Amino acid sequence: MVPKPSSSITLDSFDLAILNTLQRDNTTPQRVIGETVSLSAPAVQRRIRRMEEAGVIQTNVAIVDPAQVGQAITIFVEVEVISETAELVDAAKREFASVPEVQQCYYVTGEADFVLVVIVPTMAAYEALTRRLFFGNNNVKRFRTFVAMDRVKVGLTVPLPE
Amino acid sequence: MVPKPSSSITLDSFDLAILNTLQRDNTTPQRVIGETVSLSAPAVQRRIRRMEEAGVIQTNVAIVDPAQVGQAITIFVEVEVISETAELVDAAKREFASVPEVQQCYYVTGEADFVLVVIVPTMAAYEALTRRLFFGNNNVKRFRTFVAMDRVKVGLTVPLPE
DNA sequence: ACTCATACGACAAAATCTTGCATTTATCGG
DNA sequence: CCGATAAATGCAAGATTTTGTCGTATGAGT
Repeated sequence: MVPKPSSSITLDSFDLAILNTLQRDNTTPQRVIGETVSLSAPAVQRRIRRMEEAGVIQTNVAIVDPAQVGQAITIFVEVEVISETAELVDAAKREFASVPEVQQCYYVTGEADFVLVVIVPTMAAYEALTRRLFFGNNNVKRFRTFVAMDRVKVGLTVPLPE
Repeated sequence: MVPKPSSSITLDSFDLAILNTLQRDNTTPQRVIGETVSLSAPAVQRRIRRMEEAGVIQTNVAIVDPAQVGQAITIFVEVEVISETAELVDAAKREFASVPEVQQCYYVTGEADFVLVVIVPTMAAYEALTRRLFFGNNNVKRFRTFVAMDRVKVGLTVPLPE
């Protein structure tokens, strides 16, 4: 599965139906998908490959329960930076993205500049991370922490038209 | 793939290595995984199934690029509620979780009570969603919006020990 | 009307996944 | 220290899925 550069393709309702299935369970046999969307299995397979090559399907992954691997704490962090020059912002992006504990990182507008989703085993680990990532960064003006008590809904499912 | 109720199992370094592979690409053949962790393919397969039954592996999904399916805008929302009684909080959880545009929902401590990750095709759609979800809810005191300009890092990969 | 491009289904081949079974390894009580 | 039981492994056969090839149908453009 080589993540080729995407070149934007058009999707019909067959593709969307296939995506909707794969978004929920990508172990579904192509034969079964074919039955539900009224196509042959090879046709389904061709469409899947096309969407993978175009980058519509970015990756196929197993989703792991953090709690069961000792990474029980999910934390949101809003980060505000001092200077928003392109270089400094890019540097921050690269630094945040390179940290394994940072599960997600978004560059946003509004009262904050970055929003991070962090996964750590203990609050002590989080504290150590803040020292390294925020207090150790001259360009971080302020950050706000939100500890998750309940992961009500977690996923990367995209609402699809149709 | 039946998502059975989990009953917490112990994981050894073999399991963690397998998880680390599947987290990144669950289409990796078990034979290949076996080679990298020094186990036979059936042994790998049995471990995977055990972890699926125990809920360590929650699901297997394809990750779709929102931009390529016309859902280009990612938005963070911090929601603050008026009353935090158990019933009202549960009601809010259920309502947020039921909305397809709400990709993720966390109940958090701190200056906000909920954090949402929302995916919409247009700002108009977001505005309509806020009317329905926040202005139409008596228990919502205030919400703050952060529009994502760059999805720097997106995923549900859990940092694994070892 | 013709041609080319695209997508389809059917079939066959290759690869992968699954299962049964004998053996090895680990644990625990004697 | 030794033997019995339980758990996990590897190997090999069988079932399933995925992949590739071929011929055909549908549409767009000439």
